[in-house]
Amino acid sequence: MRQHLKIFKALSDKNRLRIMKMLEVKAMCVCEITAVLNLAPSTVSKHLSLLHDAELIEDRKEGKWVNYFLPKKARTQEATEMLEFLRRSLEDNPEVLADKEKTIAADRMELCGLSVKPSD
Amino acid sequence: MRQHLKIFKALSDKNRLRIMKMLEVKAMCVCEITAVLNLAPSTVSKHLSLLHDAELIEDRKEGKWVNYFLPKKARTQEATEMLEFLRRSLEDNPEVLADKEKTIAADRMELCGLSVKPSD
DNA sequence: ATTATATTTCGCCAATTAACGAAATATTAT
DNA sequence: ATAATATTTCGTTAATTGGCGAAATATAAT
Repeated sequence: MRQHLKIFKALSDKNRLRIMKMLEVKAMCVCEITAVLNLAPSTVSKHLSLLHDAELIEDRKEGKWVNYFLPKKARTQEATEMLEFLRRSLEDNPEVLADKEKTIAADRMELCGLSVKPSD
Repeated sequence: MRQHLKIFKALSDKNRLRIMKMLEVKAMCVCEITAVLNLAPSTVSKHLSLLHDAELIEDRKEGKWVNYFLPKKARTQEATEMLEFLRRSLEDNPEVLADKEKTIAADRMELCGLSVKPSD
């Protein structure tokens, strides 16, 4: 029961639902997600940890960044089924589609690594 | 998106999840659900209206009582899939099983109609 | 008609939660 | 080593939510 509640709670927030759909496009670091959602990094980090607790996403540290991504195979049956449900959901939702466009364009080097001046 | 969020929010509360599983046993009135969950009638009524808004349950007024039940065929695709997911979920959960036992025993005539004195 | 019963609505309170910024942590670049 | 960058943790605040009881509504029973 606790695991089910975690899953439903994790998905009952609009921004977390948007994150789940964005991750269908590609693995993303916190700063890329932050750019698409227009939220503070700490807020996004919290959202990600809730999704992770529900076993709906995984993460792998890659140098300076932490990549978040959808599990190839979820660890629990509930999570597996929910991930399939989500994959089929909101396919034509305008907001989700707009997020996905931004996701494709989002590049951590431009967004985060500001070592290159904007005028370049 | 709004509909998906309604569904997830509706299911992200323990007592509402318990109601969904109880309704697998039979259609129930508010007073029967109240007896199983041990909550105030007004609280149960609120839970039911949230589940109803999410199109996860239906109701039919039958005289003095309002019967709540799982839709034979949900009106939206999301609701249909979620109802199937729920049906497969928590089948062996002890708390859910205990609720179902109480549900079988719950009888609105005994629970609500107190026209018969307890000593009878 | 009046009373009793079932449910819903409303207003309130306590607990939870989403958001932020600041500080802490970890890693890369100089 | 030092500075810069990415992320997380912590503390605070505003908004949401679950709970209750009282009052309102609707129906059945007398």
